[in-house]
Amino acid sequence: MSSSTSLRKRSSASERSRTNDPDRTKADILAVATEEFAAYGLSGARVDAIAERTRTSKRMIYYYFGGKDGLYLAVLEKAYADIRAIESALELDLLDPVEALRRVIDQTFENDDSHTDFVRLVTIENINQGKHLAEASSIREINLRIIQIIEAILERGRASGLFRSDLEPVDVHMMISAFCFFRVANRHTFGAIHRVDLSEPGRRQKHKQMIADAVIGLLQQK
Amino acid sequence: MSSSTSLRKRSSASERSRTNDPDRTKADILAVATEEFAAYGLSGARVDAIAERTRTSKRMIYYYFGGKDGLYLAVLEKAYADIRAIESALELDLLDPVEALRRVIDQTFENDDSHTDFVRLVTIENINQGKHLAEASSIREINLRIIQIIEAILERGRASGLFRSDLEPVDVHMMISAFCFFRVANRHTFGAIHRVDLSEPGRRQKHKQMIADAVIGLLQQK
DNA sequence: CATTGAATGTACGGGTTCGTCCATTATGTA
DNA sequence: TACATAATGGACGAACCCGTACATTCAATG
Repeated sequence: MSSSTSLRKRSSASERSRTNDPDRTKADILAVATEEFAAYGLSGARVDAIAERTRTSKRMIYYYFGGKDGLYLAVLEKAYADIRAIESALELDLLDPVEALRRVIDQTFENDDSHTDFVRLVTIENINQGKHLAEASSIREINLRIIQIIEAILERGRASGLFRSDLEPVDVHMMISAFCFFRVANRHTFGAIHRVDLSEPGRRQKHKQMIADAVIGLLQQK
Repeated sequence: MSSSTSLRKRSSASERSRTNDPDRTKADILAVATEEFAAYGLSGARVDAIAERTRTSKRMIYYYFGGKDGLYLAVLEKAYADIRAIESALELDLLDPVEALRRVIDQTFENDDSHTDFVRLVTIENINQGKHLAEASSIREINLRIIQIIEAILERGRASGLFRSDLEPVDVHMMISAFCFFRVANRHTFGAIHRVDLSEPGRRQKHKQMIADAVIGLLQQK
C-alpha cells in the first residue's frame, strides 16, 4: 500500500513536479465557486465540493479567500463587475432618446437572460439580506454607471418634450430591472404554476417588446 | 444536579401533565417553520432551531411532516394558499375594466409588500429550481384564479374597444407580479447599491402609481 | 375501567462539513 | 548557490445537524 505511494516519485512524465500559478489557481477556484454558489446558495454550497472540482485543493481556498464567506464575496463582486462592464460599453449619444432607451432595455434584457448565474447570485444575496454586498464598496461604484446612462437619456428626452419629468432615473432603472430580472429569477415557480416556458424564444421576444413598450409608453404619458 | 431533576415531578401547578392537541401542535410548528425557512432558506434553516422555538419537540416535526423537506413543502403550500385567498376575494364585476385592473394591481402590490415571508419563500423555491413546488398540485389550482380574474377584465376591456387584444392574461399577470415582487425580493441589494429605501412610504406610493400607469398604458396602446 | 392507538418527550448515533495543522515544493533574490 | 518567502498538498479534528430508537403519557371506545 504505502510502498506504491513511495514508488511514484517523479517517475512518469505526466506526474511532473507541480507548477506554481497563483493567478490561474485563483481564477479556477472562482469559476468553480461561481457555479456552486449559484446552484446551491450560500448555505447550500459545499466547500469540499468546490475543492473537488478544482485543479487544486481545499487548502488553497482558505489560503486565497480566507474561507467560505470570503470566497462568496469574491464571487459576487466578480459577477457584478462582469455584467456592468457590458452595460458600460453602450454608445448611445448619437441616438434619439426613445431609441437609446430601447437599446438600454434590450441590453438589460439580454444580460439577465443570458447570465443566469448572475441573477441567481443576486437573488441569493437578497435572501442573505444583502449583508455581504454591504461590505463590497466596489459594487456600488460599478452600478452608478447605469444610472448615469439612463439619466442622460431622460434629460435629452425631456429637453425635446418627449418624456415626462417626474420620474427619477433610479425608478426607471428599477422598472426595467424588475421585468427583466423576474423573468429569469422566478422562471421555475412561475413556469410550473402557469405552465409556460419563459425561456422559449417566442415568448422571450414578446416579453422584450412588452417591457420596452411599457416603459417608453410610461415616460411619454403626460 | 440530577437529583433536582427527579424532584420536579408534577410538583407545581404550572408543570401540569401534558395535553394532547394535534392541531395546535401542527399549526405551531408551521408558524415557526415559516419564519425559519423564510429567514435562512431551505438549506440554511435548522430543524433543531425550529424545534427549540416550538411549544413541542423535534420529534413532532418528524411525526407530522416526515422531515425537513416535508415541513418545507407544507410551509410553501400554506404560504401560497394564504396569499391567493386574499386575491380571490376581489369583487370586480361592477367596475369598468380600467378601474378593475387598477384594483388588481393595487391588491398584488399590497400583498407582496406586506407579506415579506411569502416573497422570500417563493424566492427560495426558485433557488431550489421549483422542485418541491412541482410536487404540490394544490398550488397550481390556487393560482389559476388570478389568471381568470385578469382574463375577465381583459375581455371586457376589449369588448368596449379600450384594450388591445394581443396580450395574454398570463403575460399581463407576469408584468404586474414582476414589478411588485422585485420591489420586495430585491430590496436589499437594490437598496444598498442605489442608496434608496424601497419600503419608504413616499417611494412606495410612487411605485404603485408607476406600475399601474405602465400596465394600463400598455394595454391601451394601439 | 381496561385497552389500544395516537401523541409526545428524551437521548443519541452516524454522517457531514468547515476550517486548520504540519509538511513539502516552487520561485524570486542576494 | 543559498536562502527566504510564496504556494501547495494531505490528513485530521471538532462542531454541527438530521433523523431515529426507545420510552411514556393521553384520550377515545367498548
